[in-house]
Amino acid sequence: MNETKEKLLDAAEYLFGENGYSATSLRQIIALARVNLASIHYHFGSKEELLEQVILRKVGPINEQRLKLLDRFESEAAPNPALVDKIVEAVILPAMLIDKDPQFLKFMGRMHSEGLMPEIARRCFQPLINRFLSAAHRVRPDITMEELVWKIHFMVGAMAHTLLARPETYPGLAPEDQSTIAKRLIAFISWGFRAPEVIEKDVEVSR
Amino acid sequence: MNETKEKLLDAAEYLFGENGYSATSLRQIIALARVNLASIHYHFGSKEELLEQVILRKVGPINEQRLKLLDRFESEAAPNPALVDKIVEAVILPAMLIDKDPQFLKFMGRMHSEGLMPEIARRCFQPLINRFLSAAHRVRPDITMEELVWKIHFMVGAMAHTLLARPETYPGLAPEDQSTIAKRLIAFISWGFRAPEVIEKDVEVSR
DNA sequence: GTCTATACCACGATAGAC
DNA sequence: GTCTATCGTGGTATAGAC
Repeated sequence: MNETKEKLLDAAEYLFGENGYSATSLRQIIALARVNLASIHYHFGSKEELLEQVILRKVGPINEQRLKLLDRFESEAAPNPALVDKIVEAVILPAMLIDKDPQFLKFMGRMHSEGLMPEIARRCFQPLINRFLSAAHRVRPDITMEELVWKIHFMVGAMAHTLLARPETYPGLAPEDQSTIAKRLIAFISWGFRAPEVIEKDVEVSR
Repeated sequence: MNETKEKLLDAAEYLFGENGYSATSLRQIIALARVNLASIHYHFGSKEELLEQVILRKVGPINEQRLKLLDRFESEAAPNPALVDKIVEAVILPAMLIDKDPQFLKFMGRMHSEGLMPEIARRCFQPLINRFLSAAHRVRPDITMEELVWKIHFMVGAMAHTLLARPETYPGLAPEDQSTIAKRLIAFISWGFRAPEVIEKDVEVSR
């Protein structure tokens, strides 16, 4: 690939992760990448398309790995609640362990939590979510689809917030490596999936 | 309070919630509030201090209600794992039900998830987190503080992501009211707190 | 005390020279 | 493919009207 283009992607990934998309200026990016301002618009067309390229470059491989891990459960015939841990793991571990660079984790976290990507997020994550949903439905057919979708939503929120967390976030705590944190997160979410469905919904008050 | 000041707070809260802090311009705010640009710097001094005032105005009362609900568990002497649901509820319900305006919920969600407020977040939420931590430790003394802090971290992430979610987020799903979603979230998190601690930590590989 | 008018430099974006 | 110049808009600051 073009060297300038790659330097821009690296610099943008770092700064987007550190400060967020909106708070990062193109001039910060070109200063870090040591290229000309106009080269961004030559190679990418706009700041938003640069963001999209940054996302696709790293999230693509991560999602491939997630899907590969989820493949194991496509052939599962019988319900098996114990497998929930494994399908949660398939989504969490690739995101938290694929890249040793903690800066990239922050970027991933921001991508999930910042309200950007109204469209690009769907293109990038919807297939994964659908596969996860069908896998979850297979091992836990007793849970309604509505509840499963919300559980996935809660999972994404917890994961995004954790990806954004850096060791220095909790000064009082002993710093832990990513895999230990990942284990804590996977356990928390797996047990969340064991929660029974909220049956009683609010009804219109008639009097 | 001053009318101009209040109009600015309202407009800023709306736009920060809709587009995020960095993506919102002061000129958007003064256009919506129909006031002069310089009035922001007269009343608040800067965009960042405006954000702080917006946060304090609404989050203050919410946190007061949360603390009041947590007060019930200050006198708890004996461990009681079943009470976890109640202390989780004390944090979730005030945030999700105090204001019927869905726009404010988005703002609250962004406040938790956007990486802003390096200092203001601590001032605003640390006391609450400490109280929650001590309440959680009281009903679940079998869990280490490290694990409890991380569980709280996961809880905040799931809650923030849920506050940001709007009914239209999942087009395939039947729209649900906030209290139903809150119940699902509380159940998910409460069960997450029941997850046993991850004992085995990664150790240095010696060879 | 409260607000208006205006100026400042950095921002994203674009056109055109090389 | 790369760079310079430039445009409209962003946050910020201040002088002065009321």
